Amino acid sequence: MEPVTSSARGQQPGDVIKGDLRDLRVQLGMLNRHVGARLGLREVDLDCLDLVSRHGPLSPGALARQAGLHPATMTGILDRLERGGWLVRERDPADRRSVVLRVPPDRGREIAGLFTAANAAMDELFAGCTEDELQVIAGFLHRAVEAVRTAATGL
Amino acid sequence: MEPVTSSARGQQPGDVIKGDLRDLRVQLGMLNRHVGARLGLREVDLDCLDLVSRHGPLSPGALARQAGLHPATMTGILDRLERGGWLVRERDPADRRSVVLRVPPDRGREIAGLFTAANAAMDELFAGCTEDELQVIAGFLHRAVEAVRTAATGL
DNA sequence: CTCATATAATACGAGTATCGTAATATCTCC
DNA sequence: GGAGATATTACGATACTCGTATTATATGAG
Repeated sequence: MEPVTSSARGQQPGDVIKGDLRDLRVQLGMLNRHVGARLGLREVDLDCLDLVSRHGPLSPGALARQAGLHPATMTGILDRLERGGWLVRERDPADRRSVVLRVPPDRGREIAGLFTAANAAMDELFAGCTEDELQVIAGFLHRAVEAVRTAATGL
Repeated sequence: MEPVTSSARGQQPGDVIKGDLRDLRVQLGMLNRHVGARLGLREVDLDCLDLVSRHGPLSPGALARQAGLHPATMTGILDRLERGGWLVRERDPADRRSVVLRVPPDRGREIAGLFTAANAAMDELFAGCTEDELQVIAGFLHRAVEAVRTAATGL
């Protein structure tokens, strides 16, 4: 099996990092597709589910903005997710036009279970790092998220 | 504007990193969708184009395996990309069943231009890091790609 | 208080993508 | 030379995405 991620001959260390970030995106997408296949869901569905479970209860509109999707598309995604019981729609008592999305805790754990292998591999990676290194990585990633966000919304 | 990426109250530093990786994936996806919208392409199309341009000339089958897509799906994607002139199909002289995919250099630059803002933001991030820190980050990302790859194929 | 306007979510239809299967062309090995 | 394997693509059924219109509720002006 040949090494699939070349990204080797890039001169600048920054270029290597950029390439690895893109590869990581593709790989995480594949992981999502495989997990989704087990669950009868698609990549974008899992993304939305992940956003809801990590970034707290959200409205469909807010979720659509965060994911960069059309509100009507979000309706279809939520229909799929709700049909499978992965997520529930509740009326917001404060604004009855609005809806809040919530992931039942047991369902969340069920999904997390399929990511166990990936999580374990990551934890092993972390175990080989010093506290300072983890700090550097976390700081970088956090700022990278913001940088990409502003670049994306700037279009 | 409230901070959208919370990922703050996670206790373990590893959990923070995992959360940021997921957020980064979503944001890179949004960036891809926005850039794609300018070009009349979709997210997955740009992913494939990126894989071809960075991981050298590839066959459709190999590309489908790397991206985790059905070969027939890849045909549709390649049809779109070729119709727009983003990519050419050439017969492999060694194996005439096979096809090699190639991105015309000028088209590659055209696409890269739309990522200029994101690249600049990234470069600015790199400028604020020491050489050692970049080394740590690059090393981590590279191993993370491999970890996720094996976890994904393990399903 | 009433009405006009704005906002949130969804229904609906047109266009399009995805994927399983089958077909075609070529290679490899005996 | 022929049988089986492999790479790619054609085709059709199914399902998704997105623009627009619709319903329900909130907000502000008169």
